[in-house]
Amino acid sequence: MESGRLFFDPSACHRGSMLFLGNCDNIFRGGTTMMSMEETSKRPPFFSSPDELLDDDNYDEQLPEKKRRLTPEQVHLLEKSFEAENKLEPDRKTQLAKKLGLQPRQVAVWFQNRRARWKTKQIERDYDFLKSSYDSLLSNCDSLVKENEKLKSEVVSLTEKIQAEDRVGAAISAQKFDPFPGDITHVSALRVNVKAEDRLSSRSGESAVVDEDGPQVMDSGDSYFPSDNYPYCVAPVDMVQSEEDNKSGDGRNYFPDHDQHHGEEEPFSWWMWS
DNA sequence: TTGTGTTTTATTGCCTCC
DNA sequence: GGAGGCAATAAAACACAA
Repeated sequence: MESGRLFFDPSACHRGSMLFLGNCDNIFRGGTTMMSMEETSKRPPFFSSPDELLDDDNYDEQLPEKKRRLTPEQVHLLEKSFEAENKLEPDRKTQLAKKLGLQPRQVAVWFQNRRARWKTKQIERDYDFLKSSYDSLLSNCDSLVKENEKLKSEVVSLTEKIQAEDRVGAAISAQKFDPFPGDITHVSALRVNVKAEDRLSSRSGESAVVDEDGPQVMDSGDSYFPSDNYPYCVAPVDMVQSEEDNKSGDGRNYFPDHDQHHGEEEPFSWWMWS
């Protein structure tokens, strides 16, 4: 069976030339007898050396019919070599092949497959790393969103408190202020003031009885509204009431000049309501 | 024992580099 | 154009549950 010997010549085990195991197997099958699986299982996993392979005594019994797994020792050495360097220079390939009793082509194929396995594992590792990073970021984001919601609702409740205090302050100021001393319209203005005070008094549990000296007290001059600029300043008191009725107000002060008067900016920003 | 899924070994075709 | 690498794939070997 000379063809078998030629087949295992390393120079013939070249890419593009006769393929040394798969096609070799076919050659052997076609040229000689087909071996049974039982016979195959009796054989060692692979030749331990090229010399052994070409040994006439072993030849008939060790025809490489099918794929053989490498021995644990061979795999161990290949793994060690791969750890040192995952690429295979021609010299190293030849040396390894000699040492392991394999064809250089087998060593090359093993390294190629090993690189493919390493790449697959690397992709898995990268995926795991990215996934854990993503999960961590996601949980951080969730807690930040909750924190943001909490702070927003805090801002809303504090803003409402401030508005309520502003309204009370404005109502008290309006009650103390009499823009029409001696005027005929003073009567109606006074009636509105009575309404406002009545409401405030009933809130605080005080007496709702109107002091007829009220207007005189308001003349003390402790007012936000100089009478020259606000000759008919009865509206704010009514607006206080409408503001209370209208819970959907925009939260702004009804006395635009009031804020300007104190040189303050708007107490809260538009973004709070967006 | 057998069916099935996984791993390992090997091939093929294409691509790049020198 | 040859050598070598890689992706895709085939097929044998192996592991394991039913």
